[in-house]
Amino acid sequence: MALSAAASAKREERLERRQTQILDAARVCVRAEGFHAASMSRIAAEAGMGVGHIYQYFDNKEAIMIALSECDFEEFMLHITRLGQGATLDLDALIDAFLGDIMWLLDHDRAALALEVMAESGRNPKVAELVLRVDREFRQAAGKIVETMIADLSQNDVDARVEMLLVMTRALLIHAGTHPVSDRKILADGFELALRGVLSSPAPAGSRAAALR
Amino acid sequence: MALSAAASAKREERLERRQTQILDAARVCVRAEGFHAASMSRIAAEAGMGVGHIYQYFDNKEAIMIALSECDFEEFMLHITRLGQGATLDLDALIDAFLGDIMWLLDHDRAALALEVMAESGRNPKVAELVLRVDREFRQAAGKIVETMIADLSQNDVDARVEMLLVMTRALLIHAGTHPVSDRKILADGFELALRGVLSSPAPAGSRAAALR
Amino acid sequence: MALSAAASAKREERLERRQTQILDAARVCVRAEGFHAASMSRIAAEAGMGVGHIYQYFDNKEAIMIALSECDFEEFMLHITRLGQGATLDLDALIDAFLGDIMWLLDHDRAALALEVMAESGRNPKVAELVLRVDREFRQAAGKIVETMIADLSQNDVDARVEMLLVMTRALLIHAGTHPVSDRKILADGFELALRGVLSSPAPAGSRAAALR
Amino acid sequence: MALSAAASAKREERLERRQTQILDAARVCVRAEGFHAASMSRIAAEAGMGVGHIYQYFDNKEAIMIALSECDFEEFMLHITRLGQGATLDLDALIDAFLGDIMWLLDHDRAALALEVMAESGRNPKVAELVLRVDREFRQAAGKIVETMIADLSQNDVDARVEMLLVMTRALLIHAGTHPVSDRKILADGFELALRGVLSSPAPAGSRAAALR
DNA sequence: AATGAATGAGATTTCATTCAT
DNA sequence: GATGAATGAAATCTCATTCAT
Repeated sequence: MALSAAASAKREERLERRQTQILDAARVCVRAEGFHAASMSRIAAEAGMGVGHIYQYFDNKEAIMIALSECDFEEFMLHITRLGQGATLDLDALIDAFLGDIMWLLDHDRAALALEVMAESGRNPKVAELVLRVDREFRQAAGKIVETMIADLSQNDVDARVEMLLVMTRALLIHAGTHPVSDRKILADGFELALRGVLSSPAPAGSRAAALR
Repeated sequence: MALSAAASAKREERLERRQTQILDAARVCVRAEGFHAASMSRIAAEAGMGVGHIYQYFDNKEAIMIALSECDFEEFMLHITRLGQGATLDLDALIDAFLGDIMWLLDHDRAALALEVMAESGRNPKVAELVLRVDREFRQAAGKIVETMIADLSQNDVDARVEMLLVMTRALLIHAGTHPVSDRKILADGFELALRGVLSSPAPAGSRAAALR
Repeated sequence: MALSAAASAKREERLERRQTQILDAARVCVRAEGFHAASMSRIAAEAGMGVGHIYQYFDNKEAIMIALSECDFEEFMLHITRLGQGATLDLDALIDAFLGDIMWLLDHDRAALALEVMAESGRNPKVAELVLRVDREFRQAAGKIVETMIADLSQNDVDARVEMLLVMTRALLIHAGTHPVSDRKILADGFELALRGVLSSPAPAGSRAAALR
Repeated sequence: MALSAAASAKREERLERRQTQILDAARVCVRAEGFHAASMSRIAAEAGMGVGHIYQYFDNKEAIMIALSECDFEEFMLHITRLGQGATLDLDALIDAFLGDIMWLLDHDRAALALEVMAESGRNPKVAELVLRVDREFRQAAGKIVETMIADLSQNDVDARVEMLLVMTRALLIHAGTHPVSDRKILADGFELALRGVLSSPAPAGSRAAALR
């Protein structure tokens, strides 16, 4: 029936609207008070709806938190994968692109949430799984970049650089979460130096070992 | 009174013993369940004392958490400042020292706690203040190192490198907290590359722009 | 108006159809989860209608439960009164008829519901009244049977036998409700013995008293 | 230490006192409102203690209900097993004893609780298990009685009588739970008739068939 | 007539904190 | 000093019922 189709579309739309409404409210609360202290009643109040109503759209408080995490990570991955796709041999262009995306991550609120997610991942297996998934995707994208940028690296060498990129990227998130980013320029400059270290061909293999050991 | 002096010393000692006893128990609980889920009764049980007794040594659950954070950060700073004091002009030696200390940080349990502290710092002003203090000390030590290693840097340049060192160091902590550190060798290799980028003199200023653009 | 008459008949029919639809759904839910745990939304789902729609046919959840109880008791009474009408002087025939009807009661699902009704009757005056009404009817039917079977009983003696018949009958219901009736034959055999005790003329009055007291 | 021994004894005593205090309150509430409607807060109020305090003595609301059921069944079984131990060959004496004990069961409040327990047993496996256990004990005691009373019964015959005794006994409980027992004398008289039917040797096997068909 | 979104009261349970012993 | 019994506020979640569509 056309009617039923229209109706179901409408319902679908409302469902989505409500869910984002709830997620938005949850985001506000989590940023302000953290995962645990963000109570359902406060989330409901923030969303402008009754407590019980939320449970028509999410099974659990946990479900809300998972969805919130997922939703935030998705945005994150969007930026990262885009980087991988545009990878060229030009280090400077890559670094510029990287810096641009990374700076976007420095939004304080987004970062604060990410920190909560990471902390929660130590306890909640579902969140941990989510983090692992994002890590996997990140490593894939970063691996492509590293291999494009620097030829003839051993697998270990690629892995080391990829891992460091992951650590550094996440570090920025955390940093932005805890520090009101006063001077992004400084942060960007420092980040560029580290990036160059990780993404450029090292001094001839063995040079240091030769000299010092 | 002599008596009172001896007595007060004894009392002092007992106080300290009790406090570390409680903090140790709290550490265990927080690592296992996080800041919020660590309940006073479980901490008391772990410490082998009555619940109420704890309140003779700490005003609050919050006070315990603050003390715990402080106590952990102190260990952290001990390592960092030692680095600064031994700073020489030898990059390789410094990096080796840095890596050694950093790897010590990768103890998984310590890291999990650090993550909790960081997350809490987003909400609890007292914890935030604590983090800021540690940051300050870290920046001081790192500044000395950078300035020793590389001559004639502008203030901005020093700041950028120092900031990046802070971010990277903290990043490792976080990373270790969320990921079972399976392969420290890889992590160390990646970290070394980034460290070299941040701690070595860059190509002459303007070189990049001149060469590539 | 003829029109209105036809319309009202139609409406009447729809009303009844909806009500049985709801009662059937409620029965399923109550059997599975009990009176309290059977939620309106689950009943609605089982009935294949919207929650709100139910309230056009029943004032309350309680009203549904009352109707459900009534409806079940009606079936019960149907069997019982039929017994009374066919009462003859033949004890064996009566017992056979009784056993046949009683076995029908042993349907596990029906019995589970009866148990719920009895329990509820302890709290809900309306349900209690319903139970009382059924009891009255049962006693009437049973009284006729007893008086037909055994001549010249005192009123007290009749009452005692009638009461015991009520207790025994209800007992089977309860029993069937809580125990998966594994062996009906055994139950029937036992029931027959008790029935014979209650429905046959006792040893000459005073015999026992004479012997023992 | 004597001190510790005395202290632990005192604590033990308090524990028991609190538990009975809670169980008494729960009994009152359950009788008045049923298993589900008896809320923890009302139980706490009835017990004259804070809500949370109850959880130091019982894990759950369910645990309270289980304990309540057990506690009631224990009294029940005490009476029943005593019957079995004193079994003699004298039918009249046995019936007198049985009637005495059974009448004790007719306490209205006890019965109301039993009804709740039975209803709950249809849903809660733990309660069902409890009921099964009591049944087992009852059958054992009743089996001994039947075999003592009537010689040379087939196993099936014994079982049938035992089962009927169980059903009848339970029936009385239920009956008392739902009906204000107005006239115990009548009930006792009826029960005696049924008991005689179940506990006395039947007419020689086949007599009925021979005589009536 | 029919739906199910929306509400808010209330249920169970946990927990930091206090206090009598 | 030391205990843990006791409290009550607050958290999560469910459910009967209403009402706009």
